[in-house]
Amino acid sequence: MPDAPLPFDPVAEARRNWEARGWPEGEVMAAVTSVMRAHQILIAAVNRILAPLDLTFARYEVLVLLTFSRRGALPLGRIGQRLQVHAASVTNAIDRLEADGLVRRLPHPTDGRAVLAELTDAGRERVTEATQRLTSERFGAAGLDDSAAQRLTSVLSDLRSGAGDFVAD
Amino acid sequence: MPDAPLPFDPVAEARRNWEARGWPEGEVMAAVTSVMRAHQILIAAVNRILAPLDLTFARYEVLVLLTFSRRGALPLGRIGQRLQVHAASVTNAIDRLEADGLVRRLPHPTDGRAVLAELTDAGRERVTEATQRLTSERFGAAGLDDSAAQRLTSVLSDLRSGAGDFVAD
DNA sequence: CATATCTCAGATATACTGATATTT
DNA sequence: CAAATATCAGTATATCTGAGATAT
Repeated sequence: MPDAPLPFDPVAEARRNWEARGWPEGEVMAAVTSVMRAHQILIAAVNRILAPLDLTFARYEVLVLLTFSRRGALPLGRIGQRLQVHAASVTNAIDRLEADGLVRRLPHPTDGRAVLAELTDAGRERVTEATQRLTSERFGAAGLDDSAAQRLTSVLSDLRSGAGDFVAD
Repeated sequence: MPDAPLPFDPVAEARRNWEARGWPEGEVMAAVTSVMRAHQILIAAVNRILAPLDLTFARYEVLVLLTFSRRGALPLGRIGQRLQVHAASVTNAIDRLEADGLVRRLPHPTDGRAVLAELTDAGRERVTEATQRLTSERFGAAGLDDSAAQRLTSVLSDLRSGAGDFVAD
C-alpha cells in the first residue's frame, strides 16, 4: 500500500514547518493530521483484507451491527443513526448487501413506513469469516499493542464526546 | 453534522457485544473503530469550515505543503508521495486548484518529464485565510486539549510507523 | 397537516486500473 | 530499451442535496 516509507515522520515535519511560520494550534494540527493519515492507512488495510469477500469496511460494519442485534434485524434508519451515515448511503449499502444475498429487506411489523434489514445465513457466515481475517491481521494495525490500543480508544473517546458523538456514558 | 448525539458510546457498546460473542482482539477493534469514527467527525468539520473557501481538506493539504516548500513549488510526484495519494488524484487536485487560480503548472527546470505546481499569490492568501479559520475552531476538535492532542499524536505515530508510513525519526 | 421513513436522481470527491505520451 | 513522470479514460465507492412516495 505505501509506495515506500518516507525517511522521516511527515506529521512531525509538518509541525516543525507550521510552528516555524508562527501558525497557532500546532498540537491540534498534528493530532488531526495524524488521525487523517492513520485513517488512510487503516481503511486501505481493512479494505484490502475484505475485498476478497466482496465487502468494504462500511458494509462490514452494517453486518456486524445486525449480528449484535437481538433478532439479526434492524430498521434502516437505526443503522444510519448508529453508524453516522446518511439515509441514502444506508439504502445503497443495503442494496449491495441484498444483491449479494447477505441481508434481506422485510416490512417493519408495526411501522408501515420503516423497512427492516435482516441477516441471512450467508450473511452470518460471511461476517464470521471477515471477522476471522480482520482479527488475524489485527485490522492492519500490527504496530498497535493492547496497551496502545487502549490509550488510543480512550483519548478518541474524549474527542468524540467533545464533538457531540454521544453523551456521557 | 451529528443528527443527535447517541445516548451511549457506540464504540464501548460495540466492544461489549464483540466480547460477549467471544470474538478476539476487542481492544484493537475498538481502537480501529474509534479512528474511523473520529475521522468521520473531523473530516466533516474541516470540510464544513473550508467549503466557503472552495477548498477540501485534500486540496488544503496540497496548498500547505507548497507553502512549506522553499520556492512555493513542488513536482506533482513529490506531492503524491508526501500526502500518500495516487498520481491520478494529484493530477485532479492540481487541476482544480489551477482552475481556481491558486496554483499554476510550470515545466520542471531540469527534468523534462516532471511538472511543478507553484503557489500563486491568490493561493498564499487563500491558505492563510483557511488556516485562520481552522485554527480558530481547533479543526473541529474542540474537546481535545493540548495534552490530549499530544498523547494522540504520539500513539498514532507508533501506529503509523508500525504500518510502514515512515522509518525511525 | 406536519413529521418520519425510505428511495431515487443528480452532483461531487476520491481512488484505482490500465493505457499512452514524453523524457531520462 | 527499461524506468520514471504525468495525463487521461473508465470504473467504483461514498457522500450529500433535493425531491417524491408512503405511512404515522
